[in-house]
Amino acid sequence: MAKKSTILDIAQLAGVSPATVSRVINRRPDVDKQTRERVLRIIAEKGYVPSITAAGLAGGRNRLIGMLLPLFTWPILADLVRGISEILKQTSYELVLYTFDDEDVTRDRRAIINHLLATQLTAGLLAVFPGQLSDQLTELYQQGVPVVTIDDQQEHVTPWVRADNFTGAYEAVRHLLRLGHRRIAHIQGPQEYLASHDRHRGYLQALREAGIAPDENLILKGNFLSPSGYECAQRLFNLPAEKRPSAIFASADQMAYGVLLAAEERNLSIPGDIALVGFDDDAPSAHVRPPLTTVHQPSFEMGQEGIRLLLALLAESEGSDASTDASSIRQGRVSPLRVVLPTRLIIRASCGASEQSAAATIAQSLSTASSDVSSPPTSSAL
Amino acid sequence: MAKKSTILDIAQLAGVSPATVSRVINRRPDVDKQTRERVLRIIAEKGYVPSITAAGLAGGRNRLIGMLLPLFTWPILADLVRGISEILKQTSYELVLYTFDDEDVTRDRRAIINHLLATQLTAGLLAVFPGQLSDQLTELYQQGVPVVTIDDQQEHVTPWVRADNFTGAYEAVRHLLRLGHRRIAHIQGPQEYLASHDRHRGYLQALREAGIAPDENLILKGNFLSPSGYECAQRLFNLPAEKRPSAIFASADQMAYGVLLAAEERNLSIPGDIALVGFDDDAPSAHVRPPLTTVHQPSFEMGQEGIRLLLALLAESEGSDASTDASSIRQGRVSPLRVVLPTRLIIRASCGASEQSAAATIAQSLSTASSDVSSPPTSSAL
DNA sequence: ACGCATTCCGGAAGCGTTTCCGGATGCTTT
DNA sequence: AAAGCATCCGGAAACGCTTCCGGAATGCGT
Repeated sequence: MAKKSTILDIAQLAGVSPATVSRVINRRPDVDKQTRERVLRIIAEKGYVPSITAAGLAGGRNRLIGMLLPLFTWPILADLVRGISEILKQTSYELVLYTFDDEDVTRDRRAIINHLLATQLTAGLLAVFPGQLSDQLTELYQQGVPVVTIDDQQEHVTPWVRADNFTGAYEAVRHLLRLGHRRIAHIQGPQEYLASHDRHRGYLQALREAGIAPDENLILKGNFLSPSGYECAQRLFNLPAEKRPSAIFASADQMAYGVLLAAEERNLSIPGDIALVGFDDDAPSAHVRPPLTTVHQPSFEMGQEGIRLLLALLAESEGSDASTDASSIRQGRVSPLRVVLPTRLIIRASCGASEQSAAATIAQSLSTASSDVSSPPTSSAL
Repeated sequence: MAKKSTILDIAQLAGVSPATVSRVINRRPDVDKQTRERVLRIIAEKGYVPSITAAGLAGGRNRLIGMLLPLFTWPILADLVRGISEILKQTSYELVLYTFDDEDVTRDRRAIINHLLATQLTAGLLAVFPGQLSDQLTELYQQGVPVVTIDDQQEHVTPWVRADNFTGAYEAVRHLLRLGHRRIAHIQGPQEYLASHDRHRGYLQALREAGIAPDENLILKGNFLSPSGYECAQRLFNLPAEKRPSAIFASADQMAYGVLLAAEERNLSIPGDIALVGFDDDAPSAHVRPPLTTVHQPSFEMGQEGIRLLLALLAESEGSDASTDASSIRQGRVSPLRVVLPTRLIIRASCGASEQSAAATIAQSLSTASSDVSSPPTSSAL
């Protein structure tokens, strides 16, 4: 294996100093066009790639981005990461993975962030579903660390990207109302997530507009996971017949699966006896029986917009150098600090929509199963 | 924000040289017990964390591990990453994420690996489902880069961890045979994955032992994704009645979902008309209708074993220094180069097992839905 | 022909660690 | 008591890059 070549080797081959090679690599303007090309040619020839570590040490900054993920089986993470990678591929940044689970959070909330901070390894942080960690993140951001949060936060301090949870829930419940339902239950997500609140607000708003007073007995707390949906459904099914809901809006598809299971055990038909709508549009939702009506989150686009935002922040904090990797992504556009991406109601069979429309969505879900969502992310800056 | 403290600050506070502090950090034996403790105390007080970049530069090695992932919505990735993180958390290593998609592979297979190699960023590589990249990886390994492959490879050259795909498939098909099925179809996975071959071999072996000659019409090629399962099912259902299978063994749960959809459209009952068994035990499989009988892959444990293996390789390549982070994980055990983890048949309703057993698994699937698989990974070294 | 601004480039000092080499100290051995 | 050995520690040179500073060369106006 040939020894790895350094910037010095390249400099000697090109007949210049290592300083000049460095300038070429970093796209500094003060290099003659000819020498620049000569250096670039030699770099390409030798397959030279500068050492990230050395560059980071010398420059005091580096090309690593931390991604903070909950250690959680969250089906939409896959798409998110796809979106992030696709953008990052075009830059010279690499992704460093940091994970945390509930245990970490309860044991020592600070430790995770401190660790991030202390290693000084990453130039910025992309935090996905930080939940209870939000406070620490805003603190970090205020200290000058570029941080972007995806889809979840209590304090609105770091720049963030999220789905329009309020409108999604609102539309979902409106759909149920249009189908004639009046007693609509809601299985909420956990309190520490803003998404839970927004979805609940959407639910309440739709009811209010229809002149329906919310019924406390029909509002239950889940934790986004399937067993909690099962338990909540049990509670609802145990209500006396006249108090029982005719429709359930579950704040997450996972919880809707639990409802499906509970209904199955009771021989309740969905949507015959009870209509059901979920939220998230997890991949399996098209395949459960009956196919689940749900609200689609644009995870792929959320990942893309999140990393774009972070790259913009990084470019900013590097000064007004207009020719870096990061800024070229946004091409001079002034970057928004908040991006809300639209959600979309996916009507399948579980809500009891008419036969033909259900059949149509089955066919559609199939044809789109392996291709990307094609609608462009219409982002709105606040 | 207090300025970040360096090894020099610590050294001065402790009244020693930076060299000694470095020795303490790296657990070198040649430090007096008292000074060691004094230094450690001060490090803890100041919350000092050494710079990974500087250490990497100076030491010529570093504490970063690359994880190579297909950019693919693969449900078991989540558990894998959980397993990996859990082990890594106990060390001073960080994870760098590298992703690739089919497009990358076909465009320039070498580019991905070259990039990895060239940045010299990571000390080792954990490759998950590398598929067509296997060749490049074995080459890397032969060049001395520590590489561990998880669950997939054509050449058996790098150390690897995988599930016992052969036995899993064998048991699944045996189960169908026990239920009286004689015409059992198989929807294969893509050819470039060894797992596909192993599962197919298990299928053939079970048939052979039952004295059944494989029928070419019943063996179809899918690509692990749901639409391909749908298409293969269509083909099977279009066969003349006497040639049609009475059971289908799909090489992946995703493809089984496609079969479910096709059956629904034809008003075929599963398991009434056709029994169905999948492979992987993806999370949704317990929730589809009917719940899918499938073969469980111990993804969490595969992640754990994979990273253990890699850490062992790293410890080895660092020389026989017995006191590093990495080797402390394995505690002197000689590390195997190949780990095969057992799979497990999960019997649910889709295979047409008796009513009570199906009910039992529903209840069970619920209770285990949020807790870890509790069986210890009984690994066998080859 | 001169001064001056501009453009391009090299020298060299770091960045925060690790590690080699050798020195000092204390203890054992002959 | 001298020699030998182990143990513990400090000095200083790397590692590969960035960046500040200043110098040479060029172009321009006068």
